[in-house]
Amino acid sequence: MPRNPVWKAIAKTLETEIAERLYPPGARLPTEAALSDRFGVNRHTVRRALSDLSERGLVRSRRGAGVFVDIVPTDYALGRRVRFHQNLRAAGHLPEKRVLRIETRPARRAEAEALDLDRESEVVVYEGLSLSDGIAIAHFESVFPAARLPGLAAALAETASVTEALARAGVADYVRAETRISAERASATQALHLGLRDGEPVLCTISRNETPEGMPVERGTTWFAGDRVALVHAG
Amino acid sequence: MPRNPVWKAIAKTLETEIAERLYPPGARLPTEAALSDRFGVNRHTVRRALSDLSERGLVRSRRGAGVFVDIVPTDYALGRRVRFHQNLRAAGHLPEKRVLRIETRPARRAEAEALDLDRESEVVVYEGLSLSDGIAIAHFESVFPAARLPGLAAALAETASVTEALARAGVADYVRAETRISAERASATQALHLGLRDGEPVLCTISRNETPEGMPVERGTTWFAGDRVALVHAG
DNA sequence: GTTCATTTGTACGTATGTATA
DNA sequence: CTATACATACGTACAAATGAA
Repeated sequence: MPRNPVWKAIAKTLETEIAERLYPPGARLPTEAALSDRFGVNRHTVRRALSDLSERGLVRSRRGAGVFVDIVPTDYALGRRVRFHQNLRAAGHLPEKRVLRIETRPARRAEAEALDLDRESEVVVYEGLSLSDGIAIAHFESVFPAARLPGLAAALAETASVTEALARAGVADYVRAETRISAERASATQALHLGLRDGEPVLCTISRNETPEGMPVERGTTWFAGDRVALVHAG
Repeated sequence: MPRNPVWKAIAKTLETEIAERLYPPGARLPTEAALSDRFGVNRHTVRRALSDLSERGLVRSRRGAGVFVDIVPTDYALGRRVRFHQNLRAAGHLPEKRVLRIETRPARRAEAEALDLDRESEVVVYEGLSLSDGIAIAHFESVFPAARLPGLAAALAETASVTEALARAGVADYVRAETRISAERASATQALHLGLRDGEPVLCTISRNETPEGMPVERGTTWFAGDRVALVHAG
């Protein structure tokens, strides 16, 4: 068996086709038998892929009727394809990034776990501020698996764009695998960076980004100024 | 085949045993082979049950090692089909609701807009607390379009369950259309209800629920105790 | 460090039940 | 009523990760 399960590749293909409106919302997918033929696999392998899409809310199956597209994965604040600057630009604001720190150090426990690394492995750390119209609205720290992404640190220093830097390190595309959201009090450092009073609430999100094939490429923590940002989740 | 799938019965049995701490958090479940023997079914039927538990976050499997009861804090899955109590129960906690207020009054501006109502229309207001293992973790206020849901107020008073009350008012199914998430400081009232110190951070979510046909049926605002809950978004 | 039994993951195959159109 | 399509359940085989000998 391949390292990357066949069912995952099928799920990814179908997801793309749904996103591209080949199967628009409400449409019926080809039958399991037809999909088995198309991908040259057993029906149960297709079912595994459909089950994955169903779990994630993309499709819904009705016994005897078929499998139907439930929602469409689009770009929104909290979604599978989050690109921070794109969102702000879409909202008519001027996005900007300020780099605070780029360094390489051993992975911490939670980071190693999220990135599927050994404890000894090194990570590239990228800390900075996101501004909108000149006002700081978020403070972020991203860690990347250094070994898997040669030249990333240099690329980050040059471009400041995560997407662009990852592209230069060989990662053409990535998607958000999970996001955790909680509320915290701003630490003294954050309060300083975000121009908040001490103890004001911040939105803390911890997210994991992966390649379409499932290799973790980033674990990002972002602290949003609670009163300047609202995350929106469609669906 | 029976109307009630075997795998569901097995999942239910295991869920109960986990909730009763026969398998405490962190413990390893019997192997798939052992469970097959115990329930007298094929290994794949056991796997279907375990997959269900895994989906709901009760267990996590490690290839080569076994299936382990997940040590979950109260993670709240943020998805298209959110049912608050189901989530807590899935995490092995005892969910409970306390009704603070049920009343009917004219819609406010934001409510009317979200529910697609005239300003003069009336809404049913349902305010209460959600508890987990006896500890308040959220304070909520839901408003419903009164005219569209005859008998809802009475049903809410009886069952306290939104899903059940909506079912009695003729809404068999509903999905979350949108969620807005922000961080705030707890008001004095919320601090009291949630047992927080004044000014502690709370996660505020505003969501709109619709029927599958797109008719708005609920606008809910929930304030979570920031340190007791983390919202999780898969995908 | 290597080997090896154990355990979960993937994939295919077959049969039958049940809801839908 | 019938054909179609998804759901359940059994089975076999091998891959891949784990952990202990």
